[in-house]
Amino acid sequence: MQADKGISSMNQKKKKQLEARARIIKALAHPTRLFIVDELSGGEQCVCELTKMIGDDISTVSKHLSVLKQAGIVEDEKRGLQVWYSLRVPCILNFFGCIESVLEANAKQAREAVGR
Amino acid sequence: MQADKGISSMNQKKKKQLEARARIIKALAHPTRLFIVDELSGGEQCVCELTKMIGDDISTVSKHLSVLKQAGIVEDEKRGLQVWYSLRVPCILNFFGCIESVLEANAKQAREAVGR
DNA sequence: CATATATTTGGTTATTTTGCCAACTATGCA
DNA sequence: TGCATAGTTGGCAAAATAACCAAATATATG
Repeated sequence: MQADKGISSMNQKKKKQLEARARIIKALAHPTRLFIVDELSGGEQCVCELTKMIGDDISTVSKHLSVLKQAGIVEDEKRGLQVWYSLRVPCILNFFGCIESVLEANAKQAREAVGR
Repeated sequence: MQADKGISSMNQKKKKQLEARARIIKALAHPTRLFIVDELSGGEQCVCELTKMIGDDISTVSKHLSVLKQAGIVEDEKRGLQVWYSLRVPCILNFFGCIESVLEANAKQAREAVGR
């Protein structure tokens, strides 16, 4: 028994829960995908438009969108030739407030480390 | 000009900001590290105790802690033989509320997809 | 039907991340 | 001083990611 690695003494349920959370957070953990989420906070966008803004190959953008969709962060709808993406769970945005305060704390500490 | 890849038309400042955010989110994007953050929300812990709970090699746990520290999410303090870690920016916890609602939305959709 | 546009998918290579072991550092204590 | 305990660091192999190109799909239109 206990062939698994990590967090091994924990009950299986809590372990699954942590893995599920990590999958979603991982989906957000890329600059391009953060850009997309930020952009979609202003309303839906089609892949072509996002691709123009991002500047990567469209296949790369499409794969980023697929990661976000897979995680349940965005949803898509095909209309004619285009596919439109939108945020599925907008609270994702609050999220950034805290990230920002980590960054501020880091910056503050960096200033203090230099002497001011 | 514009040798960079991705989000290429964006101004440099916004780009840096997205990268900084992604770095922090990436630090959270692992089940073990989520476990640690969750654990530290109840107060500081030493590496030895976290290691017992997690069940990985202590060097593995130490590296996870180092990732979190590097990102500015936790801080450490050596006391005698032990090193105690604590959350540096507790708002990180709010964070999880939204992750949870993504998971719930996913689960709901999965149920509906099955026909109920 | 043939063609053009929008997007996804498959395949490949390069890079990053994980996790373990071994070696090293730091601290406390006999 | 010598030994034990707690943690970090270096090194390595395996696994996961990322980005590009080419090929495949799907839809609209002449």
